[in-house]
Amino acid sequence: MSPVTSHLVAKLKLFGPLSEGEVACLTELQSVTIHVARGRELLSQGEKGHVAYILQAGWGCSFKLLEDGGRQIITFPIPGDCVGLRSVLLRTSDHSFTALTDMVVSPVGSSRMLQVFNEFPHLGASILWATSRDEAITVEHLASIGRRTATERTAHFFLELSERLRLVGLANTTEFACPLSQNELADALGLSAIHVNRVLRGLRELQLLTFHEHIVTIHDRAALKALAGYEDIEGGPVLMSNT
Amino acid sequence: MSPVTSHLVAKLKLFGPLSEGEVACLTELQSVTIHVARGRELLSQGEKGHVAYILQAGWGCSFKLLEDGGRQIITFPIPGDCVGLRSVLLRTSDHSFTALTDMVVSPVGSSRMLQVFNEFPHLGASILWATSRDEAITVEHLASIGRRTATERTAHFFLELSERLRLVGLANTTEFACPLSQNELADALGLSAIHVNRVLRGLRELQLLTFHEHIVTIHDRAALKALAGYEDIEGGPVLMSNT
DNA sequence: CGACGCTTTGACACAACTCAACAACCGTGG
DNA sequence: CCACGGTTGTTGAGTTGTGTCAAAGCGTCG
Repeated sequence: MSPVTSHLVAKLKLFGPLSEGEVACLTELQSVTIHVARGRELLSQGEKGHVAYILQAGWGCSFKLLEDGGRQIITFPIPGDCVGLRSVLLRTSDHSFTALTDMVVSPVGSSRMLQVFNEFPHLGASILWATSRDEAITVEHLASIGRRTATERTAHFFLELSERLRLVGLANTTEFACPLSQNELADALGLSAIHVNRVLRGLRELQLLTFHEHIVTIHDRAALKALAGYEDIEGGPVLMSNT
Repeated sequence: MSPVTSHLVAKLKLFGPLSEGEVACLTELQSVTIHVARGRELLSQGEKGHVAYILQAGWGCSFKLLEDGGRQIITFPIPGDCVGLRSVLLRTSDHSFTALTDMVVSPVGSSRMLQVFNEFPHLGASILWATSRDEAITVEHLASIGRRTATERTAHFFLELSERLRLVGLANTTEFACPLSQNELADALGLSAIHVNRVLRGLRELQLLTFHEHIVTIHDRAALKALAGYEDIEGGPVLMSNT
């Protein structure tokens, strides 16, 4: 799947250098891959599943279903992300996870995970760091939905997505592929699909961003950041001073 | 501070039994306490702080500041909760944390934390479990703000708060003390303070819940749960089958 | 005492939702 | 082959939930 280094290895290296043994361990973890068809549900809210996944390729979404039938998408994991760590610890999963496109994932059982943490403590810290970054993204998302207007929120979302994809080499400065439907965007942004459409039109008319045929093009990044109130993610590509 | 067992010990016991050594370790961690005056800021967004805190007594809130001056409160930590674990891992804190009432906290340095994790691996797992629970609460909060109406959201918030407080013995089935202002509620719920006031009036007129003089009284829990679409927190007081 | 913060209420404005209709694009099956 | 239903995107018109502005009552505290 991944040519020389996997997305996960690339990401964890942002936290600090990895030893050969650690890289080998990560490679081994990802040696088993499962192909998942678009639409399949890997984690179901309320289920007692005990497997986490490393996403290798493709797009998915983790979300919560509400009683009234609505849903809130929490995040769109991208290649290199770990999914379901939380459902391993809590006995029943508090959220669902489905494939939005065909996906390739590597399952990691809970016992294997503990074993890795014991054998490579530094790797455990790296993964904990990655988890903290994900959590920070969720928190930012919360702030977005709670306190930003629909347009700001949407702009912010695409800027953040662009950054995340860039870290794993899936976006350049102006463009990236984004297989999401406006419906899915709506469930992520806490809006109606129709309003998402209007917001996208607005951003297009402002010559800031285009979302067309599942390609996102950022025409004026600086202006978009200003509109969204976007601040670069801290603790990201910051290099460790020692080690 | 805490008479026989601390709030933290009580909470972690929900995950699984603790050995005497583990309890002793937790007690020792909380042997140093700092008194914090209402209004003091312990963590500042953007700062490079490397200390986490165990909240012993009092109320605080962790929140994000937005560029336009608005703020979004992420959660109100209550006694027994750990705060700032994430800012220890990411090099700069992505959120702030201030005291809403006078507080008592125990600081835990990052090195001390790692040391504990090494010496008592099971304790590390317990704390990781508690962290996962907190994250699940944040995710639920996200779903609330994104997909529930102001009234549902408010009802849900108080139900959840009531559960959390009950776990550490700070609430009974019908009542609990809650020193939050309507302004703080608004920043947590993603509403304006004025609308919070209207929503509270509505809940009072429906004879479901009263928020008066910083005492929350739940008059009809079942009806309130139905209105909020509240589902009990999974993975909470569930007992481990083994060990 | 006055100043300030918190709560409460009313009138009004506006952002976002709903409903409805249509166009474009599938994959499917007659 | 074309007809067909289903999904996604697009747009308009009208509604509604929530925010904004303004003002007043009430504690508390200096």
